[in-house]
Amino acid sequence: MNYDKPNYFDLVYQVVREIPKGRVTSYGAIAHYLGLKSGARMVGYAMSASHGLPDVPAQRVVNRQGLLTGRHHFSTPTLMQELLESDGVKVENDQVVDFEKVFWDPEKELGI
DNA sequence: GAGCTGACGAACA
DNA sequence: CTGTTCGCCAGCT
Repeated sequence: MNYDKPNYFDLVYQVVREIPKGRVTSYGAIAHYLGLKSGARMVGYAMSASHGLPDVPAQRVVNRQGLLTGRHHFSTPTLMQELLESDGVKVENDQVVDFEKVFWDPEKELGI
């Protein structure tokens, strides 16, 4: 019958696309928003597969510690920080400054 | 066609 | 307190 295959990667892309400028979120936050409690990995893997998607600001997605863990996946290891600073997000030592202040929670902003 | 790898996070010992 | 283990799925070789 209608075997809906939950395209987790695609779901992640849609949430990431909704991240407003000057804000960042975490893999776990997106995963939890999608109902994937332990699916933080899925979000990270999805970003890896999002290479080539212009509407997926992967630089706005960081790990729970606010660290730019995925910076090495960009064209240049500093591009991620450049993009974040361009959005008004301060980055220092590969970590987002005032991470909790610029943190964007999809459950709170978009609503569950 | 099958196996390995990979941008995390939380729970447990 | 720290270290380790489990869970989850798709893409690539």
